[in-house]
Amino acid sequence: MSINIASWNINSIRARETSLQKWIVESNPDIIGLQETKVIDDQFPVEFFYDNGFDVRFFGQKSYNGVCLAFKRSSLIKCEQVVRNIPIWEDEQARVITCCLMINDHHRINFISVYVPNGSSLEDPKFKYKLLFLQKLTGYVKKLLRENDSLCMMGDFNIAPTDLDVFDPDLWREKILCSSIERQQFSKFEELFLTDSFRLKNKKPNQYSWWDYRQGSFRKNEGLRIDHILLSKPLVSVCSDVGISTDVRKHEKPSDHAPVWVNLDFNI
DNA sequence: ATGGCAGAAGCATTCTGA
Repeated sequence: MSINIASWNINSIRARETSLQKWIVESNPDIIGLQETKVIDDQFPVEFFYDNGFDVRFFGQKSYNGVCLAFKRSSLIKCEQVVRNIPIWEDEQARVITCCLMINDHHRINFISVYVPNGSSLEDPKFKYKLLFLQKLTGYVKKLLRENDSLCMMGDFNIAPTDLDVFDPDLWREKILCSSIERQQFSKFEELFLTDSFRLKNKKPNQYSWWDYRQGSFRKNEGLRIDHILLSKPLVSVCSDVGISTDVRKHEKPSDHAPVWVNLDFNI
């Protein structure tokens, strides 16, 4: 069986329902991680997901942040556990949700949807929070991997891993999203054998997942690749294809991010 | 030094994002 997994910073789920529906119909994902839902849990559009054939688990807050994981309502996918936030660490911001999904009664996989803080600039106090967040996240996934070596962490990491992921590396040199210190933190995931799935299959330049709303950035393809799907070893071995749904950025009233996706092909 | 989009909150304008 083949499953399609997609991650998208939607920049407000309530403002994006038309674009979300169009994308779901066109790309038919099985498992979806969204970030920046920007809605409190009481107002989360559960019915929208139900009407489109999905079950959903969410973790939001007022105005900012917010994440969710949606999965096709099917006998093939069962949600066994949900964890909101990074356990023990009392973060006030809603940026992480984990679902342990059992697929086809055979594959138990931890899925994480994460919205890493932007950090603003290297001098800003928010940058310290970004680094702390990344350290806590690393510790958390390390613990999860000890319990279950099947893990898929997807989301807006707000880090462009290499200069190949930046439209103008000199302009962005040691700037927020591209600094060495952030890239070092990103490599900590790779040390845990979590792989940037996109680069398994696509080594080309000019592959981006975010473009600024201003200055006609999308038209000029002046973007950054900051949204990622990280796969642990057992999932890397079944990853058959990857991509970025750039067309979604062309929608009317688009998010400034495009969805990123992977296909996993299991024998059973 | 830079904030020209866009969304939320809430009703004019500020905060935040990347």
